[in-house]
Amino acid sequence: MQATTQSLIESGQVTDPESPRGRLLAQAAHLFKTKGYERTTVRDLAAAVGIQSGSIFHHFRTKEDILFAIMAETIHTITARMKAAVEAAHSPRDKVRALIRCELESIHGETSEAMTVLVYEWRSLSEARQAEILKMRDEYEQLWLGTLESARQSGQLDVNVPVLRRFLTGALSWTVFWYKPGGDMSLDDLADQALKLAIK
Amino acid sequence: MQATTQSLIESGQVTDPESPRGRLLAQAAHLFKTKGYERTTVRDLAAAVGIQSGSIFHHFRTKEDILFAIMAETIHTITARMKAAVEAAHSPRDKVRALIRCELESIHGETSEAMTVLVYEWRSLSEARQAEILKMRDEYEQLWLGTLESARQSGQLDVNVPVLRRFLTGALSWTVFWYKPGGDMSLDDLADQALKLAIK
DNA sequence: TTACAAACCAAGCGCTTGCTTGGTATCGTT
DNA sequence: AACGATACCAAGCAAGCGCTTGGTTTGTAA
Repeated sequence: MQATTQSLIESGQVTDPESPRGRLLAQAAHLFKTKGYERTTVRDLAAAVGIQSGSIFHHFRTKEDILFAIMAETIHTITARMKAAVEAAHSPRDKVRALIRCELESIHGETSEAMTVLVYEWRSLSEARQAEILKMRDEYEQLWLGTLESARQSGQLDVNVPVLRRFLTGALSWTVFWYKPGGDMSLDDLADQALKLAIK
Repeated sequence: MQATTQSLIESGQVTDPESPRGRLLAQAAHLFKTKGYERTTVRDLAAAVGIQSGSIFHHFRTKEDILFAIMAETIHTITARMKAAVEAAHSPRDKVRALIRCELESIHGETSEAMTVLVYEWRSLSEARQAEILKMRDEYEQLWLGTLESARQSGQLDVNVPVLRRFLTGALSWTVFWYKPGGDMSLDDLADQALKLAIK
């Protein structure tokens, strides 16, 4: 586990994955990703964790609360990770590569399943909670937009920055459905290919 | 309506949108896109068309059959359209632009809702039917890959072609969640921005 | 005018869903 | 030893789900 993740657990923003609640969230992320939120029943989830379906509601008030918790915790995790990655890089080009590499890491690393749920189960939340999540994502998106804008001003890009970010959101998220880590192509190779989309 | 669409109707590959079955498919595409397949009930769909829920099953054997029909018909439509678009363009660069422009047209034109369902409700099908759809998509994907490969050989691209196609699949599909036709940016502008991702 | 198929209704069946309830086992702390 | 908090079970309820059934209306063509 990363040091950043550890401090998020201690600050209470992220649930310890060893705790009963944490195991529930992990299994829920797995099921929501593979079967989809609606097709996953509380009985499926309970069986995966090894408890009765009713016992789930000792930890969460509703099934939607579970989805919301997955999303909220994932945002905290990836934002902290992204901040560190962008700060560690220096040239505009390196910073852009760090954005891409870090997002791919979130999509294919240990947060993989939760990340997929965050992106593709969006519509399963009530509108009010969609708005909450959108607000939480803001800091993360500002990291992207600010970094891309600096790269543009230094002459590395000649495209519309918000449009580029949205293209990259789609392109990188979609990799979860076709890219398999551990094959011929490493995550670094993939990041290099993606960097070519953005920078000439 | 396009001439291509007309001939598809006459050949029986696509349902006439004026027929009861066609209206059902159109409303289903609308609901499946906005609410998602699982969250749309046969009662919702029946109410949208103005019939009783049981009457749906005079036209389709199961709810899944409706989803499958939407996807299959959409593939026929967009493949015919794409063939025509690629043939009409001549230089490698124009052909790549035609691919992008035509896919954006499918995503934001009259097939918009069905197209979104095709891309994002994939997992709602049984595995057997996922395989059927995959096979139907093959011709469409070969159009993409063949054209991109020609562009690469003529020196317009210097990336891995299958990877580029997948990045573009994600980037272009995702536009459905943020791009609104009729605003500042035209579909042609959007296509130009997307072309910059592929070609330096 | 009759015949027939396509399109639809009214009613409801069997099952699954998210969630509730009332009670119990297992802890560390006092 | 007693306590309260945490984590859980066993049973089941009310609502909603996809789909079926038997019968009726509507359009079309002989």
